Amino acid sequence: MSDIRTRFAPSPTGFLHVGGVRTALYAWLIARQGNGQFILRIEDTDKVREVEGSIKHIMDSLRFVGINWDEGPDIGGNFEPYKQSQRLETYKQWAQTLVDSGRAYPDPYTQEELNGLREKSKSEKKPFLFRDHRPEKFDKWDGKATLRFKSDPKPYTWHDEVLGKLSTGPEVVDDFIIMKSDGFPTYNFCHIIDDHLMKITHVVRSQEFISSTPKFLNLYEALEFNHPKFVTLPFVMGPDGKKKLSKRDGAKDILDYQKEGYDPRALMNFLATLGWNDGTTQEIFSEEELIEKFDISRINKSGASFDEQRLIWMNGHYIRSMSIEELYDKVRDYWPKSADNFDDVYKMKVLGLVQERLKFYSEIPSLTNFFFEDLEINESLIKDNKFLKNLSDQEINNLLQIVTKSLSGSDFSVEDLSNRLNSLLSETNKKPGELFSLIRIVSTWAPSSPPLAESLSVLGKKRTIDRISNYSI
RNA sequence: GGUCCUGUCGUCUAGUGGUUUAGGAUAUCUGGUUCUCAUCCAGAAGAUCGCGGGUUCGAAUCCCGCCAGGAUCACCA
Repeated sequence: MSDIRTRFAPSPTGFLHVGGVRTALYAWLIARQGNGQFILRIEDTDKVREVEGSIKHIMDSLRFVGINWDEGPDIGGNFEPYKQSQRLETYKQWAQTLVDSGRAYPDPYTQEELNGLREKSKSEKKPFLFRDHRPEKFDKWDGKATLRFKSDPKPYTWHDEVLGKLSTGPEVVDDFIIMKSDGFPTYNFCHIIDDHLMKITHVVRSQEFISSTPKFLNLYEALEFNHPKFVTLPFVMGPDGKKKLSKRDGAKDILDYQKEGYDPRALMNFLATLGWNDGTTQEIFSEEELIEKFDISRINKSGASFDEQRLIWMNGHYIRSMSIEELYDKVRDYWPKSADNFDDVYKMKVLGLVQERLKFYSEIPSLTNFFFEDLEINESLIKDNKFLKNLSDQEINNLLQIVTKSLSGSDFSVEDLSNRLNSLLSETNKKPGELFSLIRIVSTWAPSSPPLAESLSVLGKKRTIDRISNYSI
């Protein structure tokens, strides 16, 4: 075991979308690669925004993608508790040490006064800095009042593992709230305490925190903590490619992908390569390969937009590479209702026929329903077919009679059906486009289906003949 | 507005001064695989490397300026 420790620290304010999961994945990969520890910590310090049930939802999401944690609120660990709402005493103590060392003070202003000061700066077109209004003398902290960090403004230059050298001037370092009036700490304060106490070595988070890093640096100094390494991830952008992906703009819950029947390996592979690659042309990576090959220094600096098409392709790839037994096991919950009356052997045959055209499991009903139920007759499939639209009703009836007669003598093995279908071509003097289209349509009434002989073989003699004879004009 | 980050085919990306007429993948289109859909195979189209200067024999790659997009400036994380 190495001393590498990373964490994913979501706030329980709802579901996780691909952006959040990607952040968790990268932190997880860094820990797993270094044979270190991955920690799940819940940052529930905002009681107003908290959403009931989201902690479980978040954990389910991570588990689905295959991200497991070594320490967390559900399993404990050497640095528990892992829910910030249960660590209030710790934050209060550290706040007190800042007060004692003169680096924190009770905020003397009311919300209204503060707003007034901000307005004033705005109308004067000057940037607002709280420290310009810092009281000369501080009151004693009663342990309850809003507490502010007393900053020590200075320019900073620091190293980011992804972005490289970053620097800012003193103007971005200001006094900020560390303890709220409700007794809870702010993120800006408590994440630093926790990362330190939990011995986090790499802080993996997305770019929106880049501009507050100097404030954090100032706080680390006041606390006399060494800061961890910063691994700042580029944004996952929305489909428009401009703004970062957000729930507001319709980003999907990662568990929706589970519901739609995506393979977690595809999701992990897709997410890992959204902003990282190994420098070769390899696109498909197993979990083991990702852990082995992931490299912080090869994480991209620029944002990548989330293209669901690419995920769909990748998922199809994983589906196609599975054995039929494995796939059958995974799609158990996705069959149409009408499949309930059929046994495993039959369903597995059906699955074998649609495997290569399946992109995600929830497509199964629309791809396979005609194997389990008689679909409604849809004349337009014939009338709009380029081969069949010119055939008269009489001709169609004649053809179907000949077909029925031939198939009646078949054992419905794929081989025998293929032979008979071929003979029928010469017997009727029709092109495959005409004859096969007609048979395919009247025996399935589906807009598309797997190859004819295979489909009919699975469908079986009775259903096939019944359906053909059921169609008479 | 201040500060900071980013900028290669529609999209994900390779590329760190010279086998680059910018490579791969995906998406799109075409052809083939006796019907459809898909897979697979073959092929096409698609990027004035954000723009302008400079350094250099040579720049997507180095330097300067500009532009565009984004993030952030909360008792949210």
